[in-house]
Amino acid sequence: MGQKAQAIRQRIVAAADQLFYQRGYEHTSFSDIADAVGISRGNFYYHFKTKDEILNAVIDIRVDQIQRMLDAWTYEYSDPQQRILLFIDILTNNQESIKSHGCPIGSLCTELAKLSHEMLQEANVMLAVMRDWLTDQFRALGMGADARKIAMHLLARTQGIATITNAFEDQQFLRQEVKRLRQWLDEMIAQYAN
Amino acid sequence: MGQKAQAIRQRIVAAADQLFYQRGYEHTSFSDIADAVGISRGNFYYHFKTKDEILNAVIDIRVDQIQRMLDAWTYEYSDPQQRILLFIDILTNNQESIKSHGCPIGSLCTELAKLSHEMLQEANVMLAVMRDWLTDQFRALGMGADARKIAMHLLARTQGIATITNAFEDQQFLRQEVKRLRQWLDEMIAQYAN
DNA sequence: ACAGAACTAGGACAAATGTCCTAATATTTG
DNA sequence: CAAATATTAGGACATTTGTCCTAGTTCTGT
Repeated sequence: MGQKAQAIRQRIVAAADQLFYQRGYEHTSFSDIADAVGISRGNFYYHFKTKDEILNAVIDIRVDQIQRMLDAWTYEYSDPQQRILLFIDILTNNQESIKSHGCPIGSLCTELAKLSHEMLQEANVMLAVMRDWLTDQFRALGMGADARKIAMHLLARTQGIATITNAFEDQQFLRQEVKRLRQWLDEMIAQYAN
Repeated sequence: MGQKAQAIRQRIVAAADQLFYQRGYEHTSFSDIADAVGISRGNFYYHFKTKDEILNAVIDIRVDQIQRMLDAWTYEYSDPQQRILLFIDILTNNQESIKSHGCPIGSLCTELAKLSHEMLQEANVMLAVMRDWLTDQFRALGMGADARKIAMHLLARTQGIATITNAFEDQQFLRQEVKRLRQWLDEMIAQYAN
């Protein structure tokens, strides 16, 4: 595979990434992606043999993007609380798209579970990466053995907020829950500070 | 429409209800439902003209079932806290299916949002019915103007738990979060008891 | 300039989909 | 019993799907 194919491949994955988020995996066809990229449908086969292969590539770059984002936060901020607040702010920063399409990660996992698709195992790595990073932060805040459970709790809270915001198409709810989440974090930290 | 058609119609809706939950709406075909009911695919048209019509019927009976369940709880128990605990216990009582297929309500709303399906508006009535009932309970516990927001919060918590339980296929997580939810309810009530 | 590799367009293919028609069979009603 | 109505099975229909092939074009290194 030469440079050109590499570039096309990236454009395909980027287009698929967006379309899978907006329309769902199954509801996005080869034609949709080919149209978005501007290549013929037949030519698709040269770059990706199967639809699953595209899904795999999309999940891979998503995991990579998440990991890089978290690494950057770890590098730029030293205060764990500050870092967790950045995580919570993902919701606020993406409230429009969450309202329209939910959480890109959670909704993909939900769909793959319905399809009994084996790649759910790869998809939930996206969540696992965040869980582990959050666990580190909570541990640094002195929550020791509870850190992982608290991280999972926060993960679930964000998923719930995204689902309800999406179902009711209500950004106002998202903002109100983010406030609650911030308050919860404060209380949690205070509680473990003793 | 005679009695026989009425009965078949109910069986179709029941089968569609289950299949939509297990496989998702779009991923369930006319054939799937027809096979499950034991009628020919062509005959389907006599009972339902379009797929949307089946979806509508499924949502209707789900709303009805939810409403009847909540009414029964209101009738059988007088303590609002007890009633809310019954709501929370939905999670525990359905942990196997939630692990495999998520929340039937939340996952349907998520799918319909992806399909840009107008019937999302009807689907989220399922959530709205629970929200309103929960609001009544929290109000009865003295939470006044906050009752509705607290009800929405609980709704989101359950959705998040279902999504994560499903994504990680982890019932253990569900149980641990239910405990947290019970504890939260206790604290909430204590807080407003003053 | 030229050979080989990289890349592309267009369409073929079977399978599945939602929708719809029709002719036949049950069931109800007068 | 007979006529009208309700219900059914089977298949037609066009469309879309993922997959795959082939013949052509563009690029790259020599």
